[in-house]
Amino acid sequence: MAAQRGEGDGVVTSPEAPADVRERARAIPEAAVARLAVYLRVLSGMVEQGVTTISSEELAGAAGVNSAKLRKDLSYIGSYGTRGVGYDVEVLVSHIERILGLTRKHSVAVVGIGNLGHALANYGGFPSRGFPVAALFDIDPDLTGVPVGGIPVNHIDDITSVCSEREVSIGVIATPPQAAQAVCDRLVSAGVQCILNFAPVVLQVPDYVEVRKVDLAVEMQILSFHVARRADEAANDVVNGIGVDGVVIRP
Amino acid sequence: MAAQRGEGDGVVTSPEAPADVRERARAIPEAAVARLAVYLRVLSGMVEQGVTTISSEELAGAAGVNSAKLRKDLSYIGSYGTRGVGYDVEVLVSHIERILGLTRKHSVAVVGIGNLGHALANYGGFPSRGFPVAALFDIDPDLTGVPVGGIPVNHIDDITSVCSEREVSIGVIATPPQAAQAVCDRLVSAGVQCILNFAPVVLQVPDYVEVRKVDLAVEMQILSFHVARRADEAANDVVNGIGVDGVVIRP
DNA sequence: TCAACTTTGTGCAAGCGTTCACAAGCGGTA
DNA sequence: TACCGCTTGTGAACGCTTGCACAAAGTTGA
Repeated sequence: MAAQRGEGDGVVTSPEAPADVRERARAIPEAAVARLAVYLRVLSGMVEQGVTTISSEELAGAAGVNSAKLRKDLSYIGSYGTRGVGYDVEVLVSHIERILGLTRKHSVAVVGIGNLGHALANYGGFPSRGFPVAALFDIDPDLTGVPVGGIPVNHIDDITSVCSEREVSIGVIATPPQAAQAVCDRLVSAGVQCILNFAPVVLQVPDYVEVRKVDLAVEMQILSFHVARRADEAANDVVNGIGVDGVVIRP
Repeated sequence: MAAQRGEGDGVVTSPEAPADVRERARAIPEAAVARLAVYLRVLSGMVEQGVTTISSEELAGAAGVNSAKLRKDLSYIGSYGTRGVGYDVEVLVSHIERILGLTRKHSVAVVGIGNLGHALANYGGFPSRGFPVAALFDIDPDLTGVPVGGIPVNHIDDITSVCSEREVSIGVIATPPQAAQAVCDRLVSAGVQCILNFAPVVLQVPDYVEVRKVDLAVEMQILSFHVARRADEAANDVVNGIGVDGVVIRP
């Protein structure tokens, strides 16, 4: 059992690899993958605006990163830029989409149709980006059959059959924390290997399952930490003779 | 203007620091802060179960991390364990809460009362953890005055006055992407220094503002990448004579 | 055709974060 | 009190990311 992200990602260099996309994909750092997704969004916006070519400097600015990092990230997926000119926006889009596996559709199942589940089921960003919501589940029998966002809710007991039948590749857990581990286990036994977890619980899963978590409480507490740090710094600075605005009050 | 997380976090060692919490807080790595929040939740669960003492090994297991990392994380906030015994759960809880700044309340404003905004406004996890939702905003005049989750919605034009009046320290952006930057600017001018952004946009903010983003599309695409990588590996392994289950089919 | 200019792609070094491994310290026991 | 076993706290090594700086490569203009 591996728990969430972390160890176990040891990149194993396989013997005599056909130097192509396969090997490339293994070597891309997780952090770079996350940024590639951001670049992709920015680039999609560019396409709509009719921009055909973009420099690393411009793209980096729009994506909020440093241009050297951007170029390194793009170099992981190959060299598709033109020196002295920049990158062809459409070419870049299609290469990033290929690397991120967005050329095929990934069916999504949402489990737990509460406030968040409703929001997710109705969220337009999923289907439009190649992530059709293929199934909804809840434990409440009253919800069974009721359509949410155009899809009827199934009972949670049918997870295994429905998920394998509809070839769900990504499971989204939006249940209360108590139910999350059980739901996760069922998803895994239904063959789902990627899970996005909104429940504030550390899920235990087999090594081959990829879990990403979105934890609002943790995000809020990180922000809280920064508020506190800032307040402390201010207090500290005042003690050291520097005013709250950074103005030195006792030179 | 700094964009989101990244550089600019250069830890400046201030002169003759009173070796206490203030200096400690600066030195804690961001990643460790995120984990501390997780430990805190696990520990809270322990308290409810009546557990009084816990070893690093146990806590690490429950939090899904390696025990050495856990001990190092805890060492950032001080030495509150007893060698040969472990940590006193309640002591640890109160120290983590102090470091994360959870001893004071942090008022939250949610902007954009769509599906997600509703879910956030009704989310019980916020108030119970010291993050009272103090204000809601939307651009739709029909929503103004309508209570959601017990709090009446204000019009977006009143952000500045309402936020400073109610001492909002954290702003949550749950608007469509087009509106996000404008809303962000208003929050910043209202004095909000911490922002949690759900809109799929890279926000541009002044250096002193802390932005965290929750980006569903990016999360999905990271999972998609792993699905694709896995499929490629499987294909690759079959080529190399290893079956899908890891069974060598051509020895 | 050639020179000047622009922008990519990448080797290298510095900085962080993670992991290892073990000394230091504490409670229990004789 | 002295010893033993267990667990913390942390110095040091390792490895991954980031950022710098520059050669390579392409375009433009004369």
